[in-house]
Amino acid sequence: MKSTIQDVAKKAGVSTTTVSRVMNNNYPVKKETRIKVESAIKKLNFRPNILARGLIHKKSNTIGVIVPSITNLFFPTVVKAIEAILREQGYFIYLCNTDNKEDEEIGYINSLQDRQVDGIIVIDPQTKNMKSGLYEKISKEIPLVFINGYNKDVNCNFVINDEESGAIEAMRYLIKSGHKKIAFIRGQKSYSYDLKEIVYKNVLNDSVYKKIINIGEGNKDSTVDHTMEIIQRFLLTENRPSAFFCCNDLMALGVINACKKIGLDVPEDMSIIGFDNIITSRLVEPKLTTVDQNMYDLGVNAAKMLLKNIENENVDIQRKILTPQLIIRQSTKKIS
Amino acid sequence: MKSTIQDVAKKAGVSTTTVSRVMNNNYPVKKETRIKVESAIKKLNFRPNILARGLIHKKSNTIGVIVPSITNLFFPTVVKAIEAILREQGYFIYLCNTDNKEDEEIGYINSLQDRQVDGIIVIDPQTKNMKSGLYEKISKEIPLVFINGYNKDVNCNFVINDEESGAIEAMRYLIKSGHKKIAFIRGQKSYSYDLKEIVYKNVLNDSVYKKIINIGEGNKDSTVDHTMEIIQRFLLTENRPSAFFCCNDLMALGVINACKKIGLDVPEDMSIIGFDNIITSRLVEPKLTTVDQNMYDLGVNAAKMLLKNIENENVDIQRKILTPQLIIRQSTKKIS
DNA sequence: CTGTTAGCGCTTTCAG
DNA sequence: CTGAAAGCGCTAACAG
Repeated sequence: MKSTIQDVAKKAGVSTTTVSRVMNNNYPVKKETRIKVESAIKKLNFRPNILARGLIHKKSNTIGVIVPSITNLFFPTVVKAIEAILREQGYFIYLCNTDNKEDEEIGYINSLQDRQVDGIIVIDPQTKNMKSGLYEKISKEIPLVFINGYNKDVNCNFVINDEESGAIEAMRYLIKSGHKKIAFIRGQKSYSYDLKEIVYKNVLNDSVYKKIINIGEGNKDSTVDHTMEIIQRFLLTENRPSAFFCCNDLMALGVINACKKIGLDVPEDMSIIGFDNIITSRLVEPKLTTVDQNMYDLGVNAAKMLLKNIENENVDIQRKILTPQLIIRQSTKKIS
Repeated sequence: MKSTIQDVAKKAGVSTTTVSRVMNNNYPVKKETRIKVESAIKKLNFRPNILARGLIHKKSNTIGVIVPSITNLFFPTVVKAIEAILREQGYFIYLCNTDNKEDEEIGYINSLQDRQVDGIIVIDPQTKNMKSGLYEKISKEIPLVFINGYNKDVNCNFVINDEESGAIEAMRYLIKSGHKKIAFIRGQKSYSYDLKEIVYKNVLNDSVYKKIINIGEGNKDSTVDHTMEIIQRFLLTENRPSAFFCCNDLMALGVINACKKIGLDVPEDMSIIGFDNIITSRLVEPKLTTVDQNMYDLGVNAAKMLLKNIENENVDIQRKILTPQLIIRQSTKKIS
């Protein structure tokens, strides 16, 4: 049976108050008393109940982290960074996987509050929940930080990549490399995809060739294969592009595979740019040219921002913008 | 300010007990009273404090999940499975990332107990901690399930892949395919590597060619590149093998890349078998022949086993063994 | 059907 | 330096 502070007090012949003081070392205790108590603690193998402590302090030292999909190659790195920073400060994290479901996200937000978490980090929040104003309300009740996701005119704490600038850089690079026919690949409903699509259209402003392909679910293991199938069919059409700009690396991998399937060489016959710089992007051949999202930094900044919000009641809304960088590898090529 | 059950009771003009009963719906309450209470709850936007409830029930509805490295491609799938099963039953999970450090693992085990978790799942526990007898002691205090890892003569709950049989199948396949010179690649200190090494030696029993290469840290993002460097040098030696059996897919990917670097075609000039069947193994070209670990099933089984242990005080020690399967793809070839 | 009382395990005034 | 008492927010006998 687990021993409590009472057992220790009894055994040491002191009050529970004194035991508490020895543990927390926050009030003077006579040396001999301390020794008595410490020995009792050791004998009983006593460890304080953190939940009880939390009840009093109204602090759980727990943070909720909500991710759309933990099996996506993108998120584990972010989660790892968050965990590393928060653990240093004594926090544990609840991992919440929504499977990209809007309702699950809300469900988790509620449950996390019931569980008295000290703060919440939401990675890639669902646009619908963002627009509904739900999060603006909640962020007044509890420290809340978002990583990426829809943030236009939303009065919440954000750590975001300037995906727009990353997308512009990628598109300009393709154009500078001589590509006239660039196709765009996106998934369904996500602010990030919408944003890149706008960039695609703007940069291509006066171009005749425009081709937007929505491959549906864009953030799953299966996205690679699914993209491959769609693009394979697409590549057999008459007016084939010379380059693809993809909303993420999974899609880009799918395109690479599609090219291989029908005998197109990358980058000789086809240039491909991804987005995210997930691990796999440098494990495949050819190594993927892509836009780095600073996944680890994203997590570090979000964790620190949250910490600031927890420690300091009245911190202003913060917005940290990281600049993603184009990483030129081997899946793109200048053409004449 | 957050409202408590007392606020609700006052507003509704009843006792806190009644409010509790309405919430939990576990005792008869008069209809009108219920309505009064429910309206007060709504007005105050009241949500019960789960921590307080946990204090009474001595149940936190929280499970600790300890992983060596969340950024390893292997683990997110296991974690996802665990989360899915446990969430159905109302549990949340604390994600604990040890970075392969033995001390961190122990630190987490202690902290998790302080936080009154109802159970713990340890994925790939550190062999040292397993052998020290620490875990056998702890598993008497709290429901504990291990996924893989050292388990010889350890009296704890396990869900494991029969890695031995998987390794045997892989080795036999290579031999059956005509390979006489097979090299073995492993990382440092891990029961799983040791086990496969034994299989390697046994199956090769009377063979002249034996080559064991330890590439150090075997479970990190960097393992691929690191393996590549080592193997690249190795491949320039005189007596080159015709096939590699690798302890995991990351190493196998490294070997594939090494071959490419020095102009060896896979599988024409070199056959390669991995282990784990991580996502990336089917995203690369050539697709990797590997041994599937049933990562999701591993998680599902562990979660269910833990649940059984939590619900039922005196369940016997359980050991569930899954059989991994060789998946033949394109990185291996028969030779004459 | 409902309220009173005690208490989960710990911390924190407040006296002494 | 130490202890008694109150209480964090909630639930569970026990009466009524």
